[in-house]
Order: sequence, then structure tokens, then C-alpha cells
Amino acid sequence: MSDFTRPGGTRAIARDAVRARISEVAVDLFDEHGFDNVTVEQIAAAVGVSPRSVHRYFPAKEDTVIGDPAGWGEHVRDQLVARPSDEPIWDALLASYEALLATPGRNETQGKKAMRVLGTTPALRARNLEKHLLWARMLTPVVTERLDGDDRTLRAETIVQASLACFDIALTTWAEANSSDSALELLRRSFGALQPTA
Amino acid sequence: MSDFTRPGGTRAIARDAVRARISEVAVDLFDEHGFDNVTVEQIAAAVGVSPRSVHRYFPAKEDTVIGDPAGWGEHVRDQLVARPSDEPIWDALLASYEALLATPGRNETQGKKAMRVLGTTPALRARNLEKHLLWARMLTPVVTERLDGDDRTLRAETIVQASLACFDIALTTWAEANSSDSALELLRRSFGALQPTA
DNA sequence: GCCAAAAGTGGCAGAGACTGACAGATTAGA
DNA sequence: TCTAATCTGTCAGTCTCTGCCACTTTTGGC
Repeated sequence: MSDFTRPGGTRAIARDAVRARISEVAVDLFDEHGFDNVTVEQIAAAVGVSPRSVHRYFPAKEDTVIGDPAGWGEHVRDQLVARPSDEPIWDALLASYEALLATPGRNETQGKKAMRVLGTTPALRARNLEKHLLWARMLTPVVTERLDGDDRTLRAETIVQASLACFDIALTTWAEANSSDSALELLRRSFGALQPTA
Repeated sequence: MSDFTRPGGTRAIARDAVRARISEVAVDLFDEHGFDNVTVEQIAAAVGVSPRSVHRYFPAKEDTVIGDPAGWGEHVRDQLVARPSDEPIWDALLASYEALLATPGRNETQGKKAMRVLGTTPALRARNLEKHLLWARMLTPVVTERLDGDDRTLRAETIVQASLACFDIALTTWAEANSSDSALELLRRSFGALQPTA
């Protein structure tokens, strides 16, 4: 086993499992009663842990829905770095987001429910936007390097934020019940709306 | 004087003055000590009112910096509606934001300080982006009407959010100390970053 | 299998944001 | 001047979130 042991080991597995369980229960409760009508104490009771432990896994109540922003942000950034440098920036960004959507670890039903809850509560939307700001800080330097000419930073920030808006709109639309399109398809269309001439 | 009396009268004037005063004091304190290191109680004491009254004027502590989102959003929407219908959508949006920046009522120094504070605290940035979501809900229907073809709503949402991102980036960059460009100029450049072919 | 070190957990106390209810003060308008 | 609407402060309370300490469980070396 020792050659198999990675930083963390079984402990990390247990931790991830508890974390996922809390998130699942919380989203279910929020979906049924509304975010503001569910207390951390109730979530803790439903899971079978103390309120103190819930706050240990998630710094803020909102994070039970959002998850770990930094992790996925790094994922997108790594994808972007790996794209060929002569590829148009918008194509590279689209491909990077697509890779994130294709990640197998994501539970479709649970993810959709989380997005739905997210859309109904201002506090959650705000926290989600904070995640986007974190992503933007990671992606902007990479995009800046791909640009030429004046105002590289300003233009990079604009492009990154606009692409994140596309990503957000695609997922939000996808979470709505009547939408039969895949998130991937919606993402492509949203990107297309910013490049009418391409 | 009676012919001068508008709905609200002197009471509304006093109310607006108190509101402005609280906001001003709060921003100053945040700028000096950091948003998280200033309590509502301290703001109240500095102004000379009770903490309860601060919460009466501003539902959340963050709102002391952000101000009234709905009002300015309506302003932008009205501007947009007034634009000629054959004008390209991006030009119309740019002109609408420019009109907002040109509004005389805005205090330059205080506004810049508020934007600076806003940029240093994630919670504030997020709350500010929530304001943008409110604006988006107002602007999207107007933009949708100007579009033809498929996916009008999705495309309208994308365009509106992207333009709001430009607006945010322009103001944030403008608030940074080393920037000598006007907010208007930055806004134009940010818009330009999304239309390389135009 | 045993034992120290590390990590996880729960309970407690407390700060801080925010809300509802009530009573007193202030002001607008008849 | 008088009445009614409005404003304000005080109080009590809920909820989120954090540090602290004691206790239990797990890990890794012997």
C-alpha cells in the first residue's frame, strides 16, 4: 500500500465523502424550503453531525451549494494553458470550458438542482459571482500573454469576464426545466452571440 | 415655497441627506480600516445615529458602498429605449452607459474612493455584481426586441451581461490610482475589445 | 498488538449582522 | 394648535460564523 499512498490517503476520501453528503443534503433542503428558511443547524441535524462541523467543511453556508471554486478554476486555467498558442483566444476559451463541462465527476441531476437553487437566491448568486471573480484572476494573465497590441490587460479582463458571463448564462439556462438543450450546446450558442462576424 | 413642493417634500430631502452622510462616513472608514474591520456600530457612532437607523437606511452593510442599484439601472434602460432602433446594439449600449457616466450628480472623488474600497473586498464586488444582475433583468427585454433570428433571448442575455462586464471593468480600472484615463475612454476601449472586427 | 502523534469532532462562549416590536419624539398639514 | 404620519432609539431575539478546549478516532512506527 505504501507505494499507493498519496498525500491524504483514506482520510481524504472520508473527508470528501462527508463533504459531498453535506452538500447533497443541504441542496435538497434548500430546494424544498428555500435557502433562507433552512438553518445550518437543520442541515447538521439532517446529516447527523454538529453545526460546528458543517462550518468546518464549508466556511459559509452558501458554499454548500457552490462547492470549491478554486479547484475548478485551476482546471479551466490548466486547460487554457495547454491550448495551442496560435489558436484564436475565443476558441481556446470555449474549449477550456467545454472540458470542464465534460468532467465525469459531475452528477447531472444534483448539479442541475444546485443550479436551480442558485438561481432563486440572491445571496447564492452573489457568492457564485465571487467564484467567477476568482476564476477571472486566474485566467486573465494567461489570456494577456496571448494578446498583442495596446491595452492588453484591459482587453484580457474584458474577454475573460465576457466569457465567464457566457458560461454562467449557459448553465443558468440549462438548469431551467423547459430547456432540452445540453449545457455544451448552450455554451456554444452563447459564445456565438459575441462573434456575429466570425 | 409651496409651488416647489414635490412628492415627499422636505422630509425626503432630509432623508436623502442622512443617507448620503452615512454612506460617506462608511466609505471613509472602510477605506481606512478595511471593510471587515469596521462594524455597523462604529459607523453609527461616527455619524451620530443608532445602529438600528443605519440598518433602516441600508438593508445590508454592503449597501452603504453600493448605493441604490435600481435607480441607475432604470436610467440606463430609459437611455437605451430612447436610442434609434436601427442603431447597432453595441453602439446603443455604449451610448447608454456613457450617458450614465455623464450624470452630473455623481461626486468624482467620493465615487472613486467607493470604487476603490469596492475592489478590495470580495464580498463587496459580489454585491456589486448582484446589482448588475438587476440591471441585466431590466435591459435584456429591450435588447431582445432589437434582435432578429434564433435564440434571441439567449443572445440578448449574453450581450447584456458582456456589456455590463465592460462597464464594471472600466470603472474598476478607472478607480485604480495609476490610471490617468477617463472612465469614458476606458469604457470605449473595453467595448472595443469585444469587437475586433468592427 | 501497543503507543504516541495527528486529525477529526462536539460543545461552549462570543462577536457581529440583521429583524421585529414598541414607545417616545419630531414634523407635516388641516 | 391639534392630529396624524413619520422618524428614531431601545430592547430582545435569531442566525451565521469563529476561536477555544476537551474528547474520541485514526494513523504510523515499534
